[in-house]
Amino acid sequence: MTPQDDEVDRLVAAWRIERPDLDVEPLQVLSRVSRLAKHLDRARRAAFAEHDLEPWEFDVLTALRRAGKPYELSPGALLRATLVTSGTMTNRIDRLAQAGLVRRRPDPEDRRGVLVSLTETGVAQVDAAFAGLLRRERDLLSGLQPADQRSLAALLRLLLAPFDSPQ
Amino acid sequence: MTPQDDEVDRLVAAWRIERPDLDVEPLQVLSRVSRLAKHLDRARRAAFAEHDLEPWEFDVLTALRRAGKPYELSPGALLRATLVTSGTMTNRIDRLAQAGLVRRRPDPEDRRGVLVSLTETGVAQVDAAFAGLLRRERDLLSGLQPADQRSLAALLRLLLAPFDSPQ
DNA sequence: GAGAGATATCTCGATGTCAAGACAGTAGAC
DNA sequence: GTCTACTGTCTTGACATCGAGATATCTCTC
Repeated sequence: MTPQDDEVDRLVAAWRIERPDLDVEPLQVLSRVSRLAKHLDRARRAAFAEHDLEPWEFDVLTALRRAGKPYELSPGALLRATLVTSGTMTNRIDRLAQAGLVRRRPDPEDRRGVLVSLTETGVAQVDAAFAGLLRRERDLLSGLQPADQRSLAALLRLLLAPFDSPQ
Repeated sequence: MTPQDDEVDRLVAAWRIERPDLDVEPLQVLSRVSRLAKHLDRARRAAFAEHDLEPWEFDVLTALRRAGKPYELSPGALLRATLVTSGTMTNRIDRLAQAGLVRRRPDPEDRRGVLVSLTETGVAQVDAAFAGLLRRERDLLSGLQPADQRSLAALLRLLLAPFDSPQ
């Protein structure tokens, strides 16, 4: 163990001086999550730039790709998968359709509904970008032993579960 | 151990079917970090609403608060602490100053520079909001034993270190 | 089969962020 | 001392997101 200090260690140390009356332990975990996510966003943006994709485009395309053939989901399913609002999703689909990566058609079973599907170009684009992303993510994780990665994943799952399974 | 499945487990399972040729293990960690950060943002927004603060306001105010008396930093220091661009920081300081939470004055040592400091109202506001945030964060972490929290923090530190200490 | 409430999608206006560049001032090399 | 490169802050325009509300359709109950 060589516990190299990070920005959060400095932040926690500063709080301990300024507010010795408070228990700031929660920051050790949650501030790291937030900061890491921010750095991650930037790394992802760089990875996708090689494939002419924005992170938000990738998020939608992968949700469709994961659904399997015929790579088709409703906007509602997409917004639940991506944690954005409905207005945002409408806008995203508009732009992806304009870029020729997805297609919209009315849902034959529900006349309120719409179905969004990947075009061939969309499939190709997302597959290329996903492989590139995994390469880069493996890189970011290279400082951790496989066993550490697994325990980290398990601990994060515990934190995440209450959000993902309401009740 | 009752490993309740979360959204990322489902996501990884879907990829294993769609792209059995790829090793998607990195997602177990990094997708959880991203999703957790998103949920965290919402929880923080709710916590700050009780104190009439936006998350972006809180970020700036805490950076100043942590600096200790006289709670004063340059815009440059603030943007490094908050991971935003300079244009964003100028805008944030403008609005915080207008709200009476911070004050701007020219840096006497460097005529390009500016120094931003908390007003009394700013200190009171950020102290109240910070206590509230810690309460809520403790709540979010209540599913983890203290020992687990520490190992989680340690593992996250390893991931974060390369970003925070360039070279 | 009519009505009430729920659901799916879209529209619109406000807002916070970013990227690029402008500008003033500083600092190091010669 | 002067020039050049760098630094610190601010300006601007484009853009993605959100929240609230509008509209159309479905579903459940009676």
